[in-house]
Amino acid sequence: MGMNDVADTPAGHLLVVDDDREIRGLLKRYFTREGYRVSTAANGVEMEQIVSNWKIDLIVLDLMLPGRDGLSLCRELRKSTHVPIVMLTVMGEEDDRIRGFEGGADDYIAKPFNPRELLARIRAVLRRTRMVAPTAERAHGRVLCFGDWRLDLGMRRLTSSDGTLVDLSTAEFDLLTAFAEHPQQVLSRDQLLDLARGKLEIPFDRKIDMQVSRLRHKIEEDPKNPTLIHTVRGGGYMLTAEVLIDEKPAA
Amino acid sequence: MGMNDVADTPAGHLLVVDDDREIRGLLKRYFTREGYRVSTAANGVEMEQIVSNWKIDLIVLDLMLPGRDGLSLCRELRKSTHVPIVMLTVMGEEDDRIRGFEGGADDYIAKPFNPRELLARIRAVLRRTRMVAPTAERAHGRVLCFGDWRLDLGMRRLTSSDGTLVDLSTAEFDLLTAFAEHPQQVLSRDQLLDLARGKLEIPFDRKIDMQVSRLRHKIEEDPKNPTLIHTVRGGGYMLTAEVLIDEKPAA
DNA sequence: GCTTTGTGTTACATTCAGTTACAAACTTTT
DNA sequence: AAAAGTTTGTAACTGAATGTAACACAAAGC
Repeated sequence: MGMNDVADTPAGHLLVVDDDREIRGLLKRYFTREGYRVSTAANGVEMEQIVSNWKIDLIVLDLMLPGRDGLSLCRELRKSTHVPIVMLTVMGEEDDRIRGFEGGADDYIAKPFNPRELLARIRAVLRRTRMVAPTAERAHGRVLCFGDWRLDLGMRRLTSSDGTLVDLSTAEFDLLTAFAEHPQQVLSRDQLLDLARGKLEIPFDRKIDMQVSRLRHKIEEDPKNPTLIHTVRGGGYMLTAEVLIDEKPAA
Repeated sequence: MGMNDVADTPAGHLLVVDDDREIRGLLKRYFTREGYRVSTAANGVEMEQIVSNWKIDLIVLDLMLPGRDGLSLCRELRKSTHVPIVMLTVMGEEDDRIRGFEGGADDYIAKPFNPRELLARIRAVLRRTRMVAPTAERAHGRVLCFGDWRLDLGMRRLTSSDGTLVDLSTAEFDLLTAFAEHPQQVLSRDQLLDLARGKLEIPFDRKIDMQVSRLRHKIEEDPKNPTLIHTVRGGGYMLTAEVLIDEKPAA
């Protein structure tokens, strides 16, 4: 899991700027495991050096830095580049939050933080800034066919090949869509959460399990022995079927 | 999954840079046995010579070198090439770890190290930097046939030639897939772990033995006298059967 | 033969996923 | 706006898959 998760392509190159060595180490390890390439810097000078040498996709910036504070750095970066920034601040300082956003940060999170949450926010920011809004992709009356099913993304309906309409809840539909758009690929719970919701969420670890279970009961012949959504222990879930794209809406 | 770490094509060309002759020898022997091509260098000058003459896939670089230290070498290499680098450092120097990463190393390991762990990390780095999706490759409705068995990689199912479906766990399936994709080849436990899991793992030495045992009980006629998965004492295991690839899914 | 090393296996521990049952949030109806 | 229904979230329980240890035995070396 994190799978690592998905060893695909590195998900992006992050830069962590914090003077606390432990935090740098922690984040580095965590994000690396999650498939990101990670560089770190302890202060503004190091940061600038790295930023000028690499194509950075996102910066995690601590508000409190020796010498130059994070806020002014953030403001300045904003002028020169378009690299999205996520701010880190100490707990409870409501003020900082506001100031962080004013400085042009794309998101903000307070220490002590949950790495999972930070990761979720980072994904969300990357998604926003890369403008691959999950909803935009799927918005085109496309119909995805797999197994016996036709999943109409425009109508947001699932029909069986014999024409029966199956009633899916929003969450179920989104989840199934996530699977259908990434067939034959192991998707971690984090990824699914991310793909299905498309917005920041601090999940109960097993939301997805539950959702998968519910979905299985609706689309699998025998939910106990699923043939469509396969579970990969320690990894996540995978839609095993081949998916065909049909541009015309279901009859 | 690396289709490339097969005996005929070397899994990659590694360069070990360390002034300690013993370490060079050890790593050279170990990695060569694991299917890698290995060059060694004792200092920065030798290293540069080799790097400019060969296509190197990964460099194992000691932090402590005579003359020029590894860290500055690492930083410099980073600017000129994209060769991934794994740093070696003496135990316990947290500082070094951080500096190693900041210098642009892709991974880091402390001496005295477990060669097995180093190998695992090297594989992980190669996988990351080559951007090969472990699952994506195998995802093509391919069916591998051997002995009486049909292993459907898309469906993730194992069926007997008479149509009986055998229930394999995820780990068992992955292991069998590893065998089927490298038939008639002795695979070390490390290789199997890597092929089957595709992610960094520092294993209990006998995970694989256990898994093989369990697998045998499911697919061998007489598990005590296996005909498919053969044990190579001191080496690992080997699938003796010939494997045919069938593009069509099982009926 | 006896020792050493490596493998097979049994038996148990641990981790992880599936599910039930209920609580909380959200919608719709009245 | 209260009530009823629906969907989603959480916890706790259960069983299955996998990891670990320990022991038995076989092969290789002496």
